Amino acid sequence: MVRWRNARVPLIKTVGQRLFGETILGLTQGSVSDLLARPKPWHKLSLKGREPFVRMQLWLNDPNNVEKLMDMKRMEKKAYMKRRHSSVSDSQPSESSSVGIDYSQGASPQPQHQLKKPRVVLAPEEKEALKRAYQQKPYPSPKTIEELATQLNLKTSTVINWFHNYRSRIRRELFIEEIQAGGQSQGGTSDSPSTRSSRAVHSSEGDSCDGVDTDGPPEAKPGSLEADDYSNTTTKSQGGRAASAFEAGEEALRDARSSEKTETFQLETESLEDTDDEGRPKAPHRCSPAGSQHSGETPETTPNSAPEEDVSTSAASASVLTGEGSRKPKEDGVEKIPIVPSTSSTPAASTQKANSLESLFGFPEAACTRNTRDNTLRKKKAANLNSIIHRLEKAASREEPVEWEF
DNA sequence: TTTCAGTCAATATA
DNA sequence: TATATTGACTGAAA
Repeated sequence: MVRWRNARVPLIKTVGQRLFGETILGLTQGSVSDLLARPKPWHKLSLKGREPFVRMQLWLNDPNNVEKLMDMKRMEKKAYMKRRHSSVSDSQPSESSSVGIDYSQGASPQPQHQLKKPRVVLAPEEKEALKRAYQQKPYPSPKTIEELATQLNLKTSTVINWFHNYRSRIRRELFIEEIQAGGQSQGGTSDSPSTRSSRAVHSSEGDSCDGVDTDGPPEAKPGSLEADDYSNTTTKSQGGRAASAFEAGEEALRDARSSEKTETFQLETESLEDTDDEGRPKAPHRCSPAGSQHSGETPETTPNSAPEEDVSTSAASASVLTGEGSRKPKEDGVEKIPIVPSTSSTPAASTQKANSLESLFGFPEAACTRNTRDNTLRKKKAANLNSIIHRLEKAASREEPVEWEF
């Protein structure tokens, strides 16, 4: 694992992803972890993606906050110790043996919402099969999906989700790889970005996505637009290391602290239309949809172009299964081996946390007059955010261009 | 309608 | 326990 992890972010490391995420960023631990492990260049982040960083910056603007958070951490720890102690000491020998959970003092009734369905866990064989299918067809047609689902005994929605997730995760992995490689080797293989991308996506993903970390697979080519793009718009890090917005945030903190209190990021609705500073593409960069992914940007680009209706469709799904040695039973095409540990589940409606911008920026609740005002409001918000971001970048780049890699 | 980015939250792993 | 992984979901854009 070569990626930089929160080890690079001392503050988070000390405080912990959970606490930091929940209290400062409004994100869950998993999200923070993900963010840390797979940083994206600033200019590639959508407005929403930038939000956590902006929050962090705002939060960091008050030096006391760090202290407060540390205190919070300490208190949490204390509380935890206390709980442990008490549960250990007065635990009635008998049933208290149910160690795992501290019901002990959790007076909270724990509503036991057993409505939740178990999470689907795909078996390795299933993943393998899906990967094979992906390699043949990153954008399978509904029919293919259907077939895959049937063959693997999964819900089609599971298959669809898997493809979505896989695509986007692969994309991120590759992006990181490219950055890393980009920084290292200028020369390099003659692989053209585009070529590579298609290949990479197909071959490397196996490793990259499932936790099998590829350690910077060599492949990434500097020439790729991605990389280019990256180095251009971001302050190039000489090492080619992929720094994260988090890191930048911390830099910014230092910066903010030392250099100016003045650079407060208050939100005025100053328009900043859609241009970032130096003409950076500020609008959320979206990878163009399937066919049009410009710029060898994301690797899977290539596959995209694959004609949806491809003939191989069934062939694809069929062959997918062939590779697996372990899974015998399905042979007949009828037999669906229930090995599938997966259990479909309906999503427990995830409580979408109230959106930050609102709370963060405290927009006039009047905004309620939705519809008509919605757009303007949204624009305002965007403008505000942009403005903040803009300043953030400025402030940050001022002193440590090298580190500031948004 | 489909894809994507971003996220949640359950679960796995260190 | 803290962190990493990953299936599922939401909302926006095309």
